[in-house]
Amino acid sequence: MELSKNYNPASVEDRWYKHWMDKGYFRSTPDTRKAYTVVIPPPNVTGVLHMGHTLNETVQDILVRRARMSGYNACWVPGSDHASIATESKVVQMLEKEKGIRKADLTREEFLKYAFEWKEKYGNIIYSQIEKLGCSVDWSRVSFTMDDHYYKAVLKVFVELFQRGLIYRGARMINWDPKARTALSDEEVEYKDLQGTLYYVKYQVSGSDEFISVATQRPETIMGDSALCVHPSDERYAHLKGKKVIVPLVNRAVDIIFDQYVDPAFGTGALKVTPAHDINDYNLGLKHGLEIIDTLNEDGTLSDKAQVFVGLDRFEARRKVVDALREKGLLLKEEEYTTRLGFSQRNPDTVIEPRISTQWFVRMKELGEPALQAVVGGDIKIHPGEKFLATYRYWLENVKDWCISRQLWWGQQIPAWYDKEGNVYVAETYQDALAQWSAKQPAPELADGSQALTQDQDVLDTWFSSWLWPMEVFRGITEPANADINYYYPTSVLVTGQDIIFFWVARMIMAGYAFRGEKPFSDVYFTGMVRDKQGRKMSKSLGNSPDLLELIDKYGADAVRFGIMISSPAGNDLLFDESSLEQGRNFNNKLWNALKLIRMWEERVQPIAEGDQDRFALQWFENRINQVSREVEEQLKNFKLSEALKTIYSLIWDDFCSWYLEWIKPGFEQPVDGMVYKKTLEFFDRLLQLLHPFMPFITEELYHLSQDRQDDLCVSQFNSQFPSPEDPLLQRGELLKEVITAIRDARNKHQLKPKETIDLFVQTSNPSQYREIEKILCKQVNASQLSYISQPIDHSIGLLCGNDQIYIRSEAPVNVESQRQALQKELAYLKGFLVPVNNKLNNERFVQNAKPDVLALEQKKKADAEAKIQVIEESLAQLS
RNA sequence: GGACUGCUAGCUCAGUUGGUUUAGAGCGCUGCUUUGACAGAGCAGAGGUCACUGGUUCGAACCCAGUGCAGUCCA
Repeated sequence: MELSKNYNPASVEDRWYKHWMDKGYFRSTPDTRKAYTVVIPPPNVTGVLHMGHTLNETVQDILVRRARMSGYNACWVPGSDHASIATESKVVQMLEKEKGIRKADLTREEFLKYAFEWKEKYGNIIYSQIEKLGCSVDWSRVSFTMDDHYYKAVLKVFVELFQRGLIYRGARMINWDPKARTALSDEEVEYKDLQGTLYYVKYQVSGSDEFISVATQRPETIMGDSALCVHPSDERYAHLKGKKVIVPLVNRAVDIIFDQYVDPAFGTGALKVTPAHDINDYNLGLKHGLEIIDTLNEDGTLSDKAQVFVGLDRFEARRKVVDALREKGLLLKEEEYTTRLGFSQRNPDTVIEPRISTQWFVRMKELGEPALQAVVGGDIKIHPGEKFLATYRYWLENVKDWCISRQLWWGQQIPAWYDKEGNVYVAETYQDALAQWSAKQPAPELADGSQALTQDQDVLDTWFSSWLWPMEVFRGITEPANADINYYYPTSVLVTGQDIIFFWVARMIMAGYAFRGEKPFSDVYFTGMVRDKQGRKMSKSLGNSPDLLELIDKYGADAVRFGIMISSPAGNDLLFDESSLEQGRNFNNKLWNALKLIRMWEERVQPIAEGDQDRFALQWFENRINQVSREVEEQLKNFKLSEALKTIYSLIWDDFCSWYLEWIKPGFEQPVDGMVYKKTLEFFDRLLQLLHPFMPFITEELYHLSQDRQDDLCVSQFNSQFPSPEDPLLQRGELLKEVITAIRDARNKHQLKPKETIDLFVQTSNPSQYREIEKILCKQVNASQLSYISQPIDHSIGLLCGNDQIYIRSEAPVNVESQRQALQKELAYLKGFLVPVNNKLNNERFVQNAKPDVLALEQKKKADAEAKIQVIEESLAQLS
């Protein structure tokens, strides 16, 4: 069998994914093994996988595959959420553009039918990408937050929280998205700094010629003013107690009130109070019993209450108001001003309008307590380290009530019904609500409820469904005693971006304790954000987000996984650069060619005579692979995935390919020791197994190309214990590498051609450690012989390696001057090195205070350096 | 405005409780190498006052304080 020159992933990846699926390796059902459970953070159905998802899913797949190969029953549940606002707006757009249908002309049922059709059409794009990436998810468990059982679970939880007094309905100042025409939670608002204008407007004091000037950013809200407020100790305004001012344009007289809230230094020290359109004014209004005049409609146009410019958009109205004020001479001046405005996360060009509105809220304080305890007390561990603990803690300690109603159709309709008097009945079904209503009637048996109740028109926030995810994907809410939930819950680890720590992670923890009395997962691993090479956040508008499928086409899924993981230190943002994918592709190729080399020896395997056998390379690599396997295990245990990959990469590329294979490589058309061949294939298997969770496709392919097999790497089990490595062997390996490099360097510097052979002379106090490695050493530096000496050798190139002196003799003439320079450089280094060492040893306080082993170490450093200096000085003397 | 995090080679980052050879890796860079696995490669090399200023200590990239810069979150 002949392997092609380079590795070609395209022909390999789909084939293996299909094979794994056919074998059902990713399918999990409860059994006697320990479960390792991961639920995917559901990407929303409208999307495609971006680089952030790619990082996320790769991390999860690494953990899950490693667990599957380590004796666990690994279960990774895929799915998506319905993304209420985003999806609804896409469906609305599609209906208008493609079918010319307006949402307003549809019934709720008709709209939902279109929405589900849309979801069927586009919702699977995400899944095919997850598959392309090689993710080992259990496809039989795909979940969606609008599945029937899931829908029921959300209603059940709503009713339960209502009964526990943790859900209430009330009028509050909320964040209003005038484009989507819905309320948003505090977390869905993103603030941006903007350049605005501060307008100074004159308000006339009622019944006098005096004017008070007021600074405002939002002149279009003037018509909603219900007071003017100044600081009680502000002397400029003290004489106005009990007076009124006239609101411009609408000529309404309102009170002047006094409150400490006003900052006398800002603007003019006088504040116009508009309780319907500013959260602080709203609170001020509550305190002083002010009228609430809502001058805006749902879509951001001015309402009848504004009296002027009715029907104009709020920004258009602002211009008109300013013009009108100017005309009337009420505009004193305009000032540039930096302000901060809220924007809708889902409609990023839409400025959020603070608005008084009746919405449903979840009381968070009580739910937050156990969630805070779980993380602070260490029951749930956050990785990396403490980096996000403070943020988590701060949010929970200052948590505000959660606005969960959305004025949309795509989502779980709120299970609350109203009778004609406006009484509310919260129940999982209409029948239950009706029963509640009937029970309240004076003559229940006579009451006809068929027309009595109408359901709340709003749906619930998407996060109000996704906070149940780790439970309800196993039907833990709807069938709380079923076998799956008992086996898989709590899940093992949650992998997600740090940006949804509040949206999702904190709320999932709350839900876990609230509805199952148990944490939803034991570990949370936060990945950083993926940015482009210049450090900019990846976004559609910048066009700096690459297409995942194109990247996979170009480099292969393994290379994409490698590239994104290798540049992804835990919790840090990563700067995505295609060159790291190239590195991944090159790594694939390296592995491919390593196997090609090994397989070429198959025909040449012969028994080797006892005396000619060389076992050092085998023993060394065996120990090395054990050592590194332990390191990797430790790194993975601490969620240091990027480091683990680097460690494996270096083991394969440097130790295996650059050193080990070169050491055992037979000469041209020379035979190969059967034992060496057999062990090398075994080593190769172990390397593939270590790497498999990171790069599943190529490793599976090579596993099958290296030998005929019935089993698959995907499910092969790690040895539970790696033998502890033997240090002396490893040290001799390091010595061998060092000597080879030093001699090659010397050859290079003295321009000895690779083909020119040399003779080696080693002056060492410990020849025995060289005996084991001398054969390989000679081969690697093209030396025809090696001998041990006790005196410097004339007409040779000398070099220092560790504490040993090595001389190279060749046919080529020796350049004495360059040798002298090299030696002098070395000498200068050593003398410099010795300075701080001597300083320490001459310092009495160091000698007294330092730990004995530290002291001994410094003494050894001194002795070694002095010995080297002596050797160099001898050599220098020899040269002259 | 409040809080948090970071600042180590050209770039991206490691660097475990302060002492392990006057700081490590990958990429990039420089020189040499082209029929025996791989140029998607090999061999070798150069490159750093650990942001700055003080302090603690026998000893600081690491601990403390301050300054500067960058980023994130919150109001």
